[in-house]
Amino acid sequence: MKSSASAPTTAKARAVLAGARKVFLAQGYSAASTDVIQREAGVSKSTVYAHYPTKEALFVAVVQAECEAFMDAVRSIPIRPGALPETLKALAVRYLEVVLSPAALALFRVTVADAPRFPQLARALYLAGPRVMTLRVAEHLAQAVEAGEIDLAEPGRDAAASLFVSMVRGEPHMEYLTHPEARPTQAQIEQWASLAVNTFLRAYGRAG
Amino acid sequence: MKSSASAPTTAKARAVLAGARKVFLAQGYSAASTDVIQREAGVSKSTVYAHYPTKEALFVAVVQAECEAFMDAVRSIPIRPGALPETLKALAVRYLEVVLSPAALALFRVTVADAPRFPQLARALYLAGPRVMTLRVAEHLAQAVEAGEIDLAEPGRDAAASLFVSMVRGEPHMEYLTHPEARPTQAQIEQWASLAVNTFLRAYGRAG
DNA sequence: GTCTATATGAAGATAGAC
DNA sequence: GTCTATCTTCATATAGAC
Repeated sequence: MKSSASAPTTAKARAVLAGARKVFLAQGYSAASTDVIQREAGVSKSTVYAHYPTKEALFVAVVQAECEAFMDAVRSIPIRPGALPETLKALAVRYLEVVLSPAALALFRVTVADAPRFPQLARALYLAGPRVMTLRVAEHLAQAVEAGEIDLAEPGRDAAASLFVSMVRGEPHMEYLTHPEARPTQAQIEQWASLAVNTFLRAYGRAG
Repeated sequence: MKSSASAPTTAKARAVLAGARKVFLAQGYSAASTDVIQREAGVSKSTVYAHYPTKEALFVAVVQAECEAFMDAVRSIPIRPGALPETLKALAVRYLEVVLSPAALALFRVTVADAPRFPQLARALYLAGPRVMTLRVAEHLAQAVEAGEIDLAEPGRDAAASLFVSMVRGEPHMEYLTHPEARPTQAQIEQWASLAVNTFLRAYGRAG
C-alpha cells in the first residue's frame, strides 16, 4: 500500500535511511553531504549508493517516508464524539503537538526550502498535513451541523474547516519556525487551542 | 537608520548585492555558489570578497536587506479609518498581496530553511512580517473597541489581532509555499480576505 | 552487498598584478 | 577596487576486490 518507495529490509538499508533522515532533516538537501550520512549510518560510501542511485533519490525517499509518518500522526488524532467545544479543543491540542514537534518542523523546513527543486515533495507535505487535517475537521463539522450544534450555511463546511485549521496553526507555527531553539510549553499549546476554538464557536456556534 | 549593514555605494557593490539577492533567494544559502553570484553580478570573484568577507556575510546582508524591504511593505499598507469591515478587508487583501508575492515567499523559504544555522535572520523575518502586521492590527482594533464597533474583552486586543492575522495568512500561505509554480489570483485573495474578516466580525463584532 | 581506494569536478577563498 | 590565475578542500559518484 506504499505510494512509491519500498521500505528497506536489511539492517544496513535501514541504517542508511535512518542516517539520511537525521542528516537531511537537520541540514537540508544541499548542506547535507553523503559523507556525513554514510558516517552517521555506520556504513561505507558504496553501501549508500547500492540502495539509492543518487543523493536526490535518497532525499526523496527520506521526505516521502517522513510525509507518510506525518500523515499517520495526523490521521491517528482521535475525534471523540461529544460536546463540540471539548472535541474541537482536544483536536486542536493534538494537532499542535504534532505540527510543532521537532520532526514536523524540520520536515516543513527542508521540504519548503527546496520546493522549487522538488515540487512533488512539497505537494506531498501539503497533502499529508494541512489537507488531511482539514478534511477530518470538515467531516466532523458536518456531523455537528446535523446535530444542530453549529451553523455553517454561510462559509460552507470546507471553508470553515480550513479557517479553523489556519487559526489553530497560524501564529504558533510561524513563531516556532522562526525561533528554532525555543520549544512550546503545554500551557501555551492549550491556551492557543482554546483561543482558536472559542473564536470559531463565537462565530459559528449556536449555543455560544 | 540602518540596523547593521551599510548600503552599497559603488555600482559594482550594488551589482554584487543584487546578484547575491537573485541567486540566494532562488536557491537558498547552501545551494547557491559564489561562482554563480559572481557571474550574475558581472564581476570577478575577488570583487565579491572585497565587499563581503565570506559567503555567510553576503547571505546575512541579503536577508537583512530583504527583511527591511518586507517590513517597509507591511508598514506601508494603509489603514484608512472608516467602517471596520471595509477597513479590515482592505488590510487583509494588501497583507496577502505582500505575503504571497514571489519575493516574500522566497525570503520565507530561504530564511526558515536555514533558521538553525542563522537564527537571528529567522527572528528578523518574524519581526519584520507577522509581528509588525499584528501590532498594526492591534492598534487599529483598539480604536474600534473605543468606537464600540467591536468587543474584545475576552481574548484581549493583542490575542485577537494575532488570531486575525493567522486567519488571513494561514491557508493561502501554506498553499503557495507548497505549490511553488502556482500563483494566486486576485479573486482568490479577495475571497480569502472576506472569509477571514467575516469570521472575525461574527465572533467579535457588535453589529454583525 | 559491502568494503577500501580513488576519479573527477566544483566549491570557498586567496595571491599578486594593475 | 578589480582583475586573472590558482590553492585547497570537499563534494558526488565509481572501480574493483571480497
